[in-house]
Amino acid sequence: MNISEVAEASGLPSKTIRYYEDINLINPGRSANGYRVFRPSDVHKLMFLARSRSLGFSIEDCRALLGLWEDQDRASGDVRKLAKEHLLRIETKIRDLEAIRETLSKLVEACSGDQRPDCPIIQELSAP
Amino acid sequence: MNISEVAEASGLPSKTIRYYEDINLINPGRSANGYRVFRPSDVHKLMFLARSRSLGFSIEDCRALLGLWEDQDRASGDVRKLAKEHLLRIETKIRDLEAIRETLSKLVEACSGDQRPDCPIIQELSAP
DNA sequence: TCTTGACCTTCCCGTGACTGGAACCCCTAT
DNA sequence: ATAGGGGTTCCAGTCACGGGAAGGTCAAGA
Repeated sequence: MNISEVAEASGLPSKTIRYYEDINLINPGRSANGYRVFRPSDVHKLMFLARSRSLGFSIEDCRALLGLWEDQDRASGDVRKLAKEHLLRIETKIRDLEAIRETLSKLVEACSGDQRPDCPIIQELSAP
Repeated sequence: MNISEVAEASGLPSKTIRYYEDINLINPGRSANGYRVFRPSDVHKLMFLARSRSLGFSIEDCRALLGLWEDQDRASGDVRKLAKEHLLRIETKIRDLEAIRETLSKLVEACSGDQRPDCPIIQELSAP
């Protein structure tokens, strides 16, 4: 399979696939003309990566997950640990964003939003 | 005032303050020896920037907000528009993260997390 | 056979908002 | 004279790619 077919199959842009090769996440073969040749196992890896990335795992997390995926003797505890740490980071981010949302939505609500210059949003940013 | 006092007062690292000068958000004076000299108005601007950034506004949003802040004849509608667009982006981000959290927490819960290799997390990443 | 157009390749630069570090200058105190 | 704690510039790196240039390859049609 050539790169654009794999891009289609995995949902990842060709650019991203080349980048993943660059950073040694995958290692496709090469044909005589220099084109990358993807085996089914490469495609599976890329699909795995696409799904891991879509859950917000960092590239380095993905590298670790890929290692665990390929290790038939892995301990599920290792996987769970990675996932749980990531979950905690996500939850922290959500809480941070929710605090921002609260502040912002109150401000937006308080602002008349007309032609006049007085504005609670600017006021809050000037001195909360 | 020298940069480290301003850093203290604004809560921004000196590096960040220099960067803000670089991208023309502020324009402090210089003393004979080449040191930056911050006027009270510079400090106020930096505090304004710090607060805007802490609400997640992008630098370019901050630039616009700063312009509106300084414009005595601003229309509060312009401020509100910026804030509301930002609020919508925040809400989208929260929803995306919540979807991830749901998936992740289910997976973490379903995984025994022991020495055995079978792992619903890996399974889900392999083929959802 | 030639050409066209769609592939593929590598390489380099840019993103956002900084952060770290090197190399060097300035000022004050001992 | 020296030590230490300011300050300065400039360059490189972060993260995960994306855009675009310059050029090689391949299959189909005139």
